Amino acid sequence: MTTMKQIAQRVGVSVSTVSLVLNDRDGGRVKPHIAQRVRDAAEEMGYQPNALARSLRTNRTHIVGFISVEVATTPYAGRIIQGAQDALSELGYLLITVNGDDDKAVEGEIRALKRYGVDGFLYSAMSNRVVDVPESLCSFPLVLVDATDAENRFPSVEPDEFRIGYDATTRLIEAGCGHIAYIGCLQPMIAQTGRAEGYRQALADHGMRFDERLQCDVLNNGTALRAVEELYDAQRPDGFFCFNDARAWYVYETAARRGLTVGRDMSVVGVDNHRVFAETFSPQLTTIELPHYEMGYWAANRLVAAIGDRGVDEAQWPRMTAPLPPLDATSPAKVHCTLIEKESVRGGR
Amino acid sequence: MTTMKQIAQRVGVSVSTVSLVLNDRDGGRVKPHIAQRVRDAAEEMGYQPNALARSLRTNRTHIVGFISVEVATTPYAGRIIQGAQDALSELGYLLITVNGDDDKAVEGEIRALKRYGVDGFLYSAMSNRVVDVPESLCSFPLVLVDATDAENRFPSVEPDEFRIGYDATTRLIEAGCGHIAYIGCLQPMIAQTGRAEGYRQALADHGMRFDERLQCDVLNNGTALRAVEELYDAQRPDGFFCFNDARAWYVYETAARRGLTVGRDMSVVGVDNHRVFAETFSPQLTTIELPHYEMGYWAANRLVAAIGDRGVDEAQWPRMTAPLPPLDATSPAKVHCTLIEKESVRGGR
DNA sequence: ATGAAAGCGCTAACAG
DNA sequence: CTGTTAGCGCTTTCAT
Repeated sequence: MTTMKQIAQRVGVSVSTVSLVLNDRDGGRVKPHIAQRVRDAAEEMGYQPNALARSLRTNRTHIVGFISVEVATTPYAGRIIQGAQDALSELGYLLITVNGDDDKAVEGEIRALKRYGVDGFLYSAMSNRVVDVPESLCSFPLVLVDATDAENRFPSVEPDEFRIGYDATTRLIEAGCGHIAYIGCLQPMIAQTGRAEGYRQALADHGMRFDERLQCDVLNNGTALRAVEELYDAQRPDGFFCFNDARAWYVYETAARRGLTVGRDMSVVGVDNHRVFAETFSPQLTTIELPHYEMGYWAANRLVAAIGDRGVDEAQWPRMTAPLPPLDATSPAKVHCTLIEKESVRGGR
Repeated sequence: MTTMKQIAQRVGVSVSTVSLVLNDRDGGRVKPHIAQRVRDAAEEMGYQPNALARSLRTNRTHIVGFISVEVATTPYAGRIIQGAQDALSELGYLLITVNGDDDKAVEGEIRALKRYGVDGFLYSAMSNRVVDVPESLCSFPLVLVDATDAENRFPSVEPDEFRIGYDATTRLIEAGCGHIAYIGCLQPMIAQTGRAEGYRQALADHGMRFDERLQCDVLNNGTALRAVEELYDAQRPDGFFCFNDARAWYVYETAARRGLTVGRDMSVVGVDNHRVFAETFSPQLTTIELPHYEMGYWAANRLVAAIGDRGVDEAQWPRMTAPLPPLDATSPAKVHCTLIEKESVRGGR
């Protein structure tokens, strides 16, 4: 590893000059031609700054920690992480990911991250819900991903849940469905309440009455299928908006058991959460994809802004499907979700 | 952040003494009672060592880099990473994961990791095959995971592919299958050749003739289903060993189209690679699970051993399904795979 | 415009 | 047994 000292000796200047030049802080301070010689030497000698030494001095590591709950149970964690990684990489940061599934272990990991002087943290929950942020993180720059702080102290990046419900329901209405059910989640998560509200609002906006018998909130367990079957037999809905793909599967199964086909005898729009079902039955399921990558990307940008290094550049975010929220590092951001058309909606496209 | 200096001042000793004590290098070198006072003070003041400063001095960061190819396309990357993470956490190391899908980008990431002085690298490919290790890694301690170095210069941790083929085929034979097909992979990966060999050897050991018409290597694309259907119609095998769950799906579909049921009319053992199918049809599919977590765990241990910090403690590896390979940091290791019984094998269990 | 010097927090060689 | 000293590679005043 070449050091600044070696460059300084080679060029015949002092380390300070080298430092100045190599950090682009020579502005009329170092004679251009000598600056050039420094740069050339650095290039030639393959100089790589020693990040450790720099960090020790500057109290800034350009490393951020990512604490991800349920990373083991969902295949989407990787996408969020990838989004964050890409953003951070562009901004000259490094990401250290730790699994937050084990409350005990995570405290240890957080301490380790702090020993290495991370500049801030990303905290994600994999499905939008209210979380208790570990106390040990509170004094650091922190951005939540797909989660909301119980006490609303931290910025977060989440899917626009209301809009998911609204768009999905509207899509069904536009396809001609007149009797639309919502198969929801019994746990009171933000994702559930937001989507349910969007569902109702869409009904209202299209002059359709909300009938609570058409809303069926279930846990993802044995009784769910029966509940969906009962709903179907009693109400005969022609359209289903499903909280996630696990719920969509119940509809699919209900249909199959009655000799019916999704996409012909009924329409389904589901949010793709667990991937399993979505991939297997994707041709038959109109899906709303959660923008995991984008959430990670956006959250990382937020975090870096909060760390105070650089702002967020809207132009550099080609993947956003909707305009960015205002560049305010403190207010929560909603991320728009895309509806992916498949063949499951009657009269689709 | 409390520093050693502060502790030293409080206790009234020098920094060196504090350093000695806090690193447990006081052995008859520091008077016990004063050592105790140092420890107490450290505890009281919530001392956390500054890893950066230490690393700058010792030239050892206790950080390792994980380069994972195809992290985006498989849900199992997370498990390998988790295994590595857990092992490293036990050993006092931190893991920085980067995506190796983009050859260009990965070089940049590697440089970044080097700037931060990582002690070594893990390199994984997600499906056992021969890889070209980036030149930039070669001068560092390196362990491959689920991959083999083309030039065999580096230790690797891989599934025991031969044994997968052997065990799967044996299981089918024991279930009474007399006409066993192998649906393999057309790409010449280690996983493919090893499993095919295991398949043939198992046949031979049970006095069954290998018939090449029963081996059908396909790509995972449109023509594969037809090939499997043709194989079935021509050969009428009663057992299938499938390279992965994508291949198993072709058998499942072939059966379904003929009104047949896996587990009754034929037996299937498949290796679970992509998860999608395996989760959806798990009741009908006897599965061989690749020990992703274990590979990560074991590889990380290897790497740390190679870095020269600590050896590997066999007793601390409860998850191994087979005896550990000898504790030699240079020779490749094979990891045993477990066959998970489901209902798909006729006469099973 | 450039260099000397101090210091980030820690470790390690060497005195005493 | 304990303290002094030097220095890891870099940034940052402060002189010159």
